Amino acid sequence: MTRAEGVDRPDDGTPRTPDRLRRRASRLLSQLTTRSDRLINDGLARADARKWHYAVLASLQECGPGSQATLSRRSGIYRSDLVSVLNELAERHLVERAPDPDDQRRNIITISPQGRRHLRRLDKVLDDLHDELLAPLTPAERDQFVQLLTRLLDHHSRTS
Amino acid sequence: MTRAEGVDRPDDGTPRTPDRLRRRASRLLSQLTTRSDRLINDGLARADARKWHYAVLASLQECGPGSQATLSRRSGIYRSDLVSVLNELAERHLVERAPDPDDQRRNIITISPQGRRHLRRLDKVLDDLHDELLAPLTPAERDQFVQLLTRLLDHHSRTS
DNA sequence: CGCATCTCAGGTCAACTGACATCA
DNA sequence: CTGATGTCAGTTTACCTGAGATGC
Repeated sequence: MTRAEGVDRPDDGTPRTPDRLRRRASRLLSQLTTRSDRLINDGLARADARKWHYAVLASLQECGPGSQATLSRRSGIYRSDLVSVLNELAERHLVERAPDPDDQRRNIITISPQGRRHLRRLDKVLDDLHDELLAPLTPAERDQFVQLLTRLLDHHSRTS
Repeated sequence: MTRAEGVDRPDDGTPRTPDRLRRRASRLLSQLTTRSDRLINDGLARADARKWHYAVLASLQECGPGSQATLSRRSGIYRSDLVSVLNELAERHLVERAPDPDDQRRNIITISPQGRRHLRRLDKVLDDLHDELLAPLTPAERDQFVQLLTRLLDHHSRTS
């Protein structure tokens, strides 16, 4: 559907560089992200998970337990959306949600041993999926790609 | 209009940044694309346009007139969504929609002189927006970034 | 009081699907 | 008949807002 195929006729003498549609970074980004998201979502679905599950579990594993508001800040998920994600995770006993004794408003979310095991599985799944996503790039190019993305994202995170 | 911040800022005692989470290319891609889309959409809105407008006009200019189905293939827009985009463009007299005498099912879409003028304006707008999007990168890095994206997208376009 | 937290009930938008009438 | 085309209606999913209830 994104194929540029069956070009009916060449352009009729316009001075602009052809292919501008295909070369716009914003367009490449959004098209690639569409494919990437689909790849990742499908892959995680096969492992009975969603990307938010991974984000929450990884954040818990790396930064330790926290309130839902803290988790929201760390993972970038809206507080309102986080509720249902945590419901799903708690249902599967991957996290535990306990009231904070020091602040009755908060819940403290903790990753469970099963959660850690599940996270390890998801990490493996994601490694494979990223291998597929970045297949045409050499290891060095993958690093550079990640580095370029990081710099761009950092820049636009600070200036917003 | 784009400042949302429903997600709270990280300045309470949160430990250091999680690496797994931040380094995943898929995650970087989707986060950067969110910002990029917002930048582009807001910028185009200020010029009374949407990105589909640009895609259609640019495709018409570069590949010549075509039926809606052809346009859909060239621009990646679903043919069902194309209808309303063309309605908007025709309303503003940027394109003309005429029945194809050789095939009564089809419409032939042609870009108008006003459309060409509008496209030239949009191209300028997009140049500026991309300058903002890619601001932290040197010209050489921008080229490489576009090249990496293109290779990845090509790979995943062919294998799907 | 103002402010944070959790929750729910939405609202918008883009991507996507299905169906239908028309015609090649 | 099969199959392409233009159109419309509808689903799904992220992302985002707002407000209410509780507690600091």
